[in-house]
Amino acid sequence: MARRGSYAKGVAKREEILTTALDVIARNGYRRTSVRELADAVGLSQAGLLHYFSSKEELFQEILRKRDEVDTGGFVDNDLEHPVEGFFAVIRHNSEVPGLVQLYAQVSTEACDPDHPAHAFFVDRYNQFRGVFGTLVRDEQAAGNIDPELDADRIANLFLAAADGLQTQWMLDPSIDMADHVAYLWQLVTRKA
Amino acid sequence: MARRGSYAKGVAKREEILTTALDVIARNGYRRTSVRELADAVGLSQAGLLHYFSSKEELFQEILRKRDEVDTGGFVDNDLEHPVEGFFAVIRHNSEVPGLVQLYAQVSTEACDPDHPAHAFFVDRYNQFRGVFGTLVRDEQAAGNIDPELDADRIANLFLAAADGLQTQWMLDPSIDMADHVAYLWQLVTRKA
DNA sequence: GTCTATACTCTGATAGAC
DNA sequence: GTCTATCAGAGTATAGAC
Repeated sequence: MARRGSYAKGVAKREEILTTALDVIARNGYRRTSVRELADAVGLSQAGLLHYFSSKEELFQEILRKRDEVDTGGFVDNDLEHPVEGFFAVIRHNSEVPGLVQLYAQVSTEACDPDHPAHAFFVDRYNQFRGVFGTLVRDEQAAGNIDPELDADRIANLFLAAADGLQTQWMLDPSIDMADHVAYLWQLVTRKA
Repeated sequence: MARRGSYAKGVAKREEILTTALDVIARNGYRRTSVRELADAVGLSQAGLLHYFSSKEELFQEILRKRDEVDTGGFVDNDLEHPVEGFFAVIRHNSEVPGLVQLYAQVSTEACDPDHPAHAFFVDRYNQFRGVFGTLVRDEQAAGNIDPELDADRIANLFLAAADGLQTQWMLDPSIDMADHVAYLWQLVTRKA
């Protein structure tokens, strides 16, 4: 797909920037990470880094896209007996990387503003997750594990909401066990009525 | 409690600043609101406004404290047959003031950083809400409306998390009905096992 | 006690040289 | 593709008028 060596190098450099950024932010948190620092970490000037991205906001959007890529590759694709376990695994993993949780929370919140450059990205991301989780619930209903009377879409939205909200609570008080709470919600949903 | 007239004036001015700020932010959203603009809105210079607060962060913390004050006074204190209705009422009201939802989401997320000046404020706020909601659940258990086998504390945390997470989803897609979803979660919890 | 004016630092953005 | 230089805007700090 690469048309020239220079193009391929550009792509490789972009990847390097994103991977390094995930690393730096995982260590330092989002709040203390400016574009200049990320530039230093890959040996570029601030302007040099922004050559690859149109703005700070697009840069961070791409960092999060890369993170999703890593997470889905590592935790969700496995052949699991219960697909919801992949969801729990991501959440369990999140408590190992507080800086990235902070990054996600911060950027997704900023992107709620319709004028934010990453707004469409997050709208789309949530729609995808709603679809995937809705299907997951319907499958469990078909398998007889969840009451078929329950509303799969509302349950899917509630799970995503709970996962997001628990991140806030966990960041404020790390003794809150995110995965435990989400699993408890799953238990509430799967119990026989 | 005021020791002198001037002191009372200072308190009144602080109140005016907070009330006006809530107004401006409700209209313009958080992202577009700088300290300078809030200062203009009350006829002060930026430094003049920050005379009343030690920093931008403390200012916004106090704005949110004021908002909690207004909300609990207006929606929760009423003598309700089902106390959870007060909770629903606040959520329903929130969808009338998107700018304030944005403000809350943004500042509470920033305050997740342990170094943020408002960190302790939010830790405390969440602990209070967890306590109140936990009691609410236990009361319903005692009244026979919720299965006494369920874990009241985890349910309380899940409700707060869902409410927070639904704000994100609603901001990204206003067709999501926050109050409807929280009421559905309540329905899940109150159904007989 | 209240407030203005000013200056300082840091951020992200951008133009233009190489 | 990358740097240097520079910019505008943000928040912060302080000296001093009233």
